[in-house]
Amino acid sequence: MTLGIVWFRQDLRLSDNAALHAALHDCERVLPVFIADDRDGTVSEIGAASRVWLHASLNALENDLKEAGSTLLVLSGDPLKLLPRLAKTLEADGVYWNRSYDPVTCERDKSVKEALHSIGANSYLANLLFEPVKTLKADGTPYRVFTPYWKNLMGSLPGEKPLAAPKNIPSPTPQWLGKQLKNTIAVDSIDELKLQPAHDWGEVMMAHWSVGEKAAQKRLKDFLKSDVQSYKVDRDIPSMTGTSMLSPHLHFGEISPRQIISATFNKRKSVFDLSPGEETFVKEVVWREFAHNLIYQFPHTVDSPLDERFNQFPWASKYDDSLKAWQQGNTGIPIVDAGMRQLYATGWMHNRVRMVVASFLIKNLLIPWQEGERWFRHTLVDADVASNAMGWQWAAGSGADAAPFFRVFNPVLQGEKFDKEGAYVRHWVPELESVANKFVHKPWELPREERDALDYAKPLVDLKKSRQAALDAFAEIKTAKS
DNA sequence: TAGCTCGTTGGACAA
DNA sequence: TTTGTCCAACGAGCT
Repeated sequence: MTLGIVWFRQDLRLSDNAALHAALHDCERVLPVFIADDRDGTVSEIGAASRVWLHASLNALENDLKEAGSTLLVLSGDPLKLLPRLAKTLEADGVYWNRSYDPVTCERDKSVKEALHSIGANSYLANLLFEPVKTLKADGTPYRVFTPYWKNLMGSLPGEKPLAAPKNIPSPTPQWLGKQLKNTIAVDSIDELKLQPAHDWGEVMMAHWSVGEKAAQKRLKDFLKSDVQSYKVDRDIPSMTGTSMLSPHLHFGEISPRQIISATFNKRKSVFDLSPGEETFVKEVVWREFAHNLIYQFPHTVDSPLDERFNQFPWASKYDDSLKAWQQGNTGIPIVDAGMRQLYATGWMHNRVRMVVASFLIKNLLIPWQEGERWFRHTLVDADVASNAMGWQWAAGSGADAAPFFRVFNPVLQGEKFDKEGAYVRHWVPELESVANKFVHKPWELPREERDALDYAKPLVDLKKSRQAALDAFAEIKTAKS
């Protein structure tokens, strides 16, 4: 009997899973494996919020595998040692996985592939629409600007149809597996990975979400049914559920970008046949693609600016207190605090507000964007190395296709424009419950008595002065050599 | 090759 | 209250 090992990583799904599909095609039996890797992005480096999601997602995957007549083998340690040992012990005929593109994973996978050369390592494209190494400009160099990138890829959409989930996954019996692995490899359970936090905040956070492949498919279906047509406008209103909320599902691979594109196109053949809402949504999926391309082509941009002039940027010299106030949602700027509190409570923040809080951290507080990137990585359930780095560098003006340096978001105007009635701000900052609309985004302008009665932080900085300070700081590096 | 256009998400200020 | 203009200038991408 031939045996294929399928190594699950950031592709916690059965449908449109190229590696699983190939293993089932090649081998008589298939063994699904998850390895909690202590060294890298798989487990130890990821943030607390993502760990909680991963815990739930692994449970969902295990259930789905059971329904298909299989199991999930959970191990922890170094895949570079574990996979060859496992393959040898079980006399496997091949190891299968879907590729990821961040620098740490790329490096590790290369070594794993070498270590498995005598057994056979097979990797597949399944977590992106297009292979980054093939998506280049006519002159062979990578894209740095989104619009030409989009124009290039647009014609290739929707592309191939996603693969259906296998109904039956013939697998080794637990008894046989236990016998083979006895005294050679220690098997864990999902609970033993200790992904759950010691306190109960994880439960509170997860009350906002449904996790797993089935939940992801339902979310997509609901979004396409009710929200996608008004997406172009509603996605900018933080108090509405105008966005797809698919980001954490995509991050853990509970759903594939191909499935999203295919369902959105729904038998239509070209981008030109889509409605404005649908096209904007598809574009967002391609932005994710762009982020993964950038991280693959410029791996150092995970924590260093793409525009090297920013290495000389005169950041604030001491910022412990202001960073803490930002993280805890106590800056005294309503929309910033609302966003930061939403993030901490739910593991997610509305995209419009992400831009506002990022601009505030970088340009009003002059705190290095890497600090914000780190906090987002720790607290977001959708924390994704590629998207996070691209987003923060975009806000800082140091990345690909970045906002110009003089573009500083004014949190008051952003609030008044996108949260007119103050519904979002009042929801997350209940101290402002009774403040009139006129002042809800700038409570410091309230009449003295009313302002003093308010139990809410005074603004950390003067918006006008700090904006000017940022412009002056940017002027310093403008002419610096890149 | 040279020249042209354009760049996801904005704000301040003047009229 | 709304609307137009400027902010600074560079390099990516295209013809």
